[in-house]
Amino acid sequence: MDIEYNPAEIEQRWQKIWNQRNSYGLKGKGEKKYVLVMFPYPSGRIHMGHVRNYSIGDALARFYRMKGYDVLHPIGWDAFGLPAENAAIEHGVHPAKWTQENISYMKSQLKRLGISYDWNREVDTSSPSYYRWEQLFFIQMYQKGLAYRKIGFVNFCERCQTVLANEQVVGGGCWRCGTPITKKKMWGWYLKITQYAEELLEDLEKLEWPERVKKMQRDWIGKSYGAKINFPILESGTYLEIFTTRPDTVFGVTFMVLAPEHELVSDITKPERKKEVENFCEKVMRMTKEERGSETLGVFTGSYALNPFTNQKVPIWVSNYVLPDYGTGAIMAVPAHDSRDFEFAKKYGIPVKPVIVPYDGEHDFSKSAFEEKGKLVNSGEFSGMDSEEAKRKITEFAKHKGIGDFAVSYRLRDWGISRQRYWGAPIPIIYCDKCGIVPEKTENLPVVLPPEMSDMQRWSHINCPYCGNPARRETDTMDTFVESSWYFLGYLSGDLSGVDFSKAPFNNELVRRYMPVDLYIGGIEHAVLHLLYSRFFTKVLRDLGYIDFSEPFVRLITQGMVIKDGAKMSKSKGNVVDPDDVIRQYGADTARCFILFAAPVEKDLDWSDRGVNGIYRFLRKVWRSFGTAINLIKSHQFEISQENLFSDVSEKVASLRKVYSKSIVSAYKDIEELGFNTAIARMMEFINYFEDFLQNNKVETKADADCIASMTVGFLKLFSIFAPHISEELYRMICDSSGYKAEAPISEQILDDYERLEVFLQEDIVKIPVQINGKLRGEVEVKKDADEDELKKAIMNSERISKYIGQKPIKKMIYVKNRIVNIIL
RNA sequence: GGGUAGGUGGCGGAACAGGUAGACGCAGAGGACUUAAAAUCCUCUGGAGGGUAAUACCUCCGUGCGGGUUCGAGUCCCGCCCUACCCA
Repeated sequence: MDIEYNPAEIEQRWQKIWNQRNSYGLKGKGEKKYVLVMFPYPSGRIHMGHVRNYSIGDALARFYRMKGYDVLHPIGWDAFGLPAENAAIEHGVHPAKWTQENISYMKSQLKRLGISYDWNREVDTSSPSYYRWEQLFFIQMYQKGLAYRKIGFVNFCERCQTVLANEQVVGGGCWRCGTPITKKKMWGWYLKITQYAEELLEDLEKLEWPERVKKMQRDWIGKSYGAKINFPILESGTYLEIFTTRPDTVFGVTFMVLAPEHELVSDITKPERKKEVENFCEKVMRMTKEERGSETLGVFTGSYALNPFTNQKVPIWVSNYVLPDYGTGAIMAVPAHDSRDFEFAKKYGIPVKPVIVPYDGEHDFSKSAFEEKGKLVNSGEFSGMDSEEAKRKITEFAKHKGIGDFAVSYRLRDWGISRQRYWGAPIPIIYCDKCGIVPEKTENLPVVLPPEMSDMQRWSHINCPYCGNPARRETDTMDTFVESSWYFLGYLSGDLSGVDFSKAPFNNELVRRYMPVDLYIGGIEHAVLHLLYSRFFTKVLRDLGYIDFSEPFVRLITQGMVIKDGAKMSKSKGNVVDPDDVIRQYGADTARCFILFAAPVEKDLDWSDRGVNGIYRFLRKVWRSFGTAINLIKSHQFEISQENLFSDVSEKVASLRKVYSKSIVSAYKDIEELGFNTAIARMMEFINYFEDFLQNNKVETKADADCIASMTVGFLKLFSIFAPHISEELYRMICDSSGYKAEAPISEQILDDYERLEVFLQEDIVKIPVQINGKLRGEVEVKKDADEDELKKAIMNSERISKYIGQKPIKKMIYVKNRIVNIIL
């Protein structure tokens, strides 16, 4: 056999065979494994980040499938989103057309990669049959008070002309385009994620997720313990409610600060200060998040509050450094014990009143705030107490007097889902003069988008489904993160043969069988956004009675980025490598193996064209050596079976078998721990030795031929996890050259029981490195499990080692059996 | 400023649980095959020094820096520096 390795031809052929045989469909029986990769946005082309994501997912899916699991490995399209609309504006293509064209091209790219997806389960979130159910969920959430409408200050991206949720503001800019965010007062729809804050926080404990992702979510939820205290506002009859984590400092309050967005600002501002305050608030609200954080500014409202603990009158200010979203949007300012309050007080000449002093030593309150815990002073009856004790006592006191209580505050805000966009799922709400704000009748779902973007206004005018009078539809669409919050359930609609949304969002039986997702693989960039929303949605669907579990993703694997020349691949940097080019030049197997070999899963991967070539060389070496092997064994009428590995073979083949066992067993173990890079390295080791063996040996007995054949097949099975096409082809060639008839493609078979090979790794003679005073001086060979005396004898017999010992007495000998010895003189 | 991950040859990266640092690959050098090239194969490749006709071989240093624990530290502890990411 000396056919050239031709990836283009064999890859296409095997992809067709898998497809025809439905090799990757659901079995519906046996132990299940749900292996999920984050579905792509159909931007136009697959990039290397996708290839990495899907190669990792596929390696795992194939591994578990070949271990006998019933593996669900689906793919779909996160098909709504802004770029489609931009394309429509720029090129005059309808977003739907643009999206569908992209999907069909990207699908062809994915197919060329030979990922083992069940293509019968493909999901497109922009199809009305999908978002129909999302609209139903929305209505049910609305009815339970989990979806509501409010007016408020929202993050607005001028460039995208739409509102963003807090999570979508990254470093003060829009998560998509980076444009600095401004604040805008608008009506919008919100999902009450805050109602689940505590559960979202607590359930993190149960998840096998990277610690840093859990940490990010914990921080995002931002639970803090403290107190709420009411400060009466003088001459107004009302009071200001504040949240503080430091009630122990309450005697040190010298002023109050409101966020410009605070609802009381206009009420309490004195007429003579009105103009100044209004100008200030307007200016701050127009600031981007970054500008807002850069310099602390403020204005005095003219009003005063009364510190209920000291009965002192303190001025109420408005400043940009108080955030409207945190706590109550108002603070008690204690410049002596908070650095930002301190900075503000210095700037505006407000007194600093120390009420806590260090346990030992002094603090210079003219230079900085003292933010640590300490001992209370100037705090009435609480003086002398420790900070921690005072926190409790002061809050209890406030509670007793009815002016405050213990309080927990979360940083998490409700999820604003209204987007002033066309290409999204319509929010199924109707504004009727007579009936008020009403949800669309569920039998009328889906509320389908107007055919053209310009039809929005006409489309929105309808007759109310309840009273028949003229009414108006909500024209906002839902945040696209809503679609991705339940797509993993959408894959489970229909039946075993494929998805079908005509009757239900998902098939309860399938959900019971396959959920939750066992392995979820994706980029770290979704650490808060998508992963938090999906967890929230899962809990909501549980409470709506759809499902009976609380967490969608048991184990999360975050892969690193693909970088080149030290930077993330991007058009602007001009360092993009197109997967199509790599596949065309080397084939999908090479692309996939390189990506898995070049770096451990969780680390960034440095793209190297030469490295790709190295992997290609390796694949050809596999091809070539297997061809040689076939030539050497085919005259022996060999048979393939793992049993053959254990029969009596010649010495040469036995030593080959030893190398095989060593490399394949460790490769197998590495795969279980996601060590794909080292697994491939182990397989390379075997091939290097194998080629050498083939060049220098003849195969003379059937037993040898059987053993070699069975090794090659055992190798190919494991290798097919990384390089499925070449493995299938070589397997077929091996089968064809014997009387053996393959019952199925290798991808549908069960892996060998590699651990049985460990019997070949038992050594009779072991090499023991010998250290003298901690320095390596050589090694000796002894029987396995040799005792100290035998070892000592061996060392003394070795001239090169014993010369270091000479006549000196051995003080101590540390001997770790079968591993190492250290002799102390 | 806080948190998290990390720092190992020219490069990507190995090293189970404290036990021969540098697996595997890339790049590089030399050689074989060839009219030639490609492809392929073989040998060498952490640094410094010594040694030999040449191989062989020998010594010392070496996992960001400084300490420590230990018979033994890339791995554990303390302090510091740097990089990346997240949060301010």
